[in-house]
Amino acid sequence: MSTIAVDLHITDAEWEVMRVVWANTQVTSKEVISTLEGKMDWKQATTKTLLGRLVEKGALNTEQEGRKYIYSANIEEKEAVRSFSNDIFDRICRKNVGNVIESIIKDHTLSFDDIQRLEEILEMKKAFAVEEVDCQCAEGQCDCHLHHHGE
Amino acid sequence: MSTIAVDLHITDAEWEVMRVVWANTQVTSKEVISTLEGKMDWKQATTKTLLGRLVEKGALNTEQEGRKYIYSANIEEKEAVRSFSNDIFDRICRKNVGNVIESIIKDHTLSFDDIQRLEEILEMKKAFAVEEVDCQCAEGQCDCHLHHHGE
DNA sequence: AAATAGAGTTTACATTAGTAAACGATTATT
DNA sequence: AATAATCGTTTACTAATGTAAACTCTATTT
Repeated sequence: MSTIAVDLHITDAEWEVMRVVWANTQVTSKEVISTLEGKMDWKQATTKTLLGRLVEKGALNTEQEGRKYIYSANIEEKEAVRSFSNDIFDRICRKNVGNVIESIIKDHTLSFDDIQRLEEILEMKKAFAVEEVDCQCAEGQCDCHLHHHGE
Repeated sequence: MSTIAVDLHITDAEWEVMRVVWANTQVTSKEVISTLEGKMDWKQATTKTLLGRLVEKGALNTEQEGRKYIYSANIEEKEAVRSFSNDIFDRICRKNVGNVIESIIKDHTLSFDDIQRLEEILEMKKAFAVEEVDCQCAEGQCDCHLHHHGE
C-alpha cells in the first residue's frame, strides 16, 4: 500500500505550489509560476526553487517533455492534508479530540450535504465508540492523570 | 476581547513546553525541565531556551518568586489549538472542509459522549448550513472553478 | 550562424527552529 | 567566608524555510 512519503513535510510555501499541481494534474513550471505570481507575489525564481525542492523530496514527479518538464503530484492531496491535520492531534490530549472537532465544526461553514454525511459517519462511529477515550499524554503534560473517575 | 497573541506561532518544540505549563497552571523551570527530560531527551539548556523564547513571544508570563520565576500561560490552550488547527483549513478549498472533518472523525477514537455532542452541534449547524460552500481558492489552485453546477 | 529567450540547476542569504554550551548572578552548603 | 549548586541570560551552531539572483543549457528567433 502506498505510504509513499506520507510523512514528508511540506512547508507553507511549498504547499502553495502543490495546490497548483493538484488542481491541474499536469503542469509546467511556467504555469505554476504564472498561477502563483498574483497570489504570492513571488519572483519566478522562488517558484522554481520550490518546484525543485518538491521534486527533491519526492512530492512531485517530473516527466521530460521535449526540453521542459511536466510536473505531477506524487502524493495525493487527501493524504497530504490528512498527514498535516494529524499534526494537531499530536499536540493535544486524546481526550480532547472530540472538543477540537467540535470547535472546528463550529468555526466553519458546512453544506447540508456535509452535515448529513458527517451525521452518517458519526452514526457509524457509534459502533466503535468507547466509554472514555484514554489519555496518551506523558505525565505532566495534561491533567487527565489527576481526576480518576469515581474516586 | 482577548485576541492576545492568538496568531503567534508556537513551534513543535515550544508546544511541548506549553503543554507542561497548561497542565500545571503554575510551574518553575525546574518542573518543566524534569517533566520533559524523559519524553524529549533534551538537555536542561534546551528547555531553558524554549522557556525564554516563549516568554519573549508573549506566550508565557513570568512572576518573580524569590529568586526564581513562576511561569504561567498567557494564552489558553483552547485558543492555541484553535489557531493551530485553522492552519489546515487555510491549505484547502473551503468546499473540502467537510471532507477533512470527515477524515478526522474517521481517524480518531471518540467516546459516546463526544459523538452525541457532535451530533448536537451538527443539528444546530443545520440552521446555518448552506446549499453549497463556496470556494475561496485562488484561480488555478483548486478545480472548483471548473465544474459550475447545472451548466 | 548568432543572438535571445526559456527552463532547470546552483548558489546565496536572511530568518526561524532545534538543540545546547557557556556565562553571570544568586542562593544554599560546607 | 568559601564553595558549590541554581536559575535565567547570552551566545552558538546546524538545519529548515522563505525568497531570489546568477548561471548553464538548449531551443527559438533574427
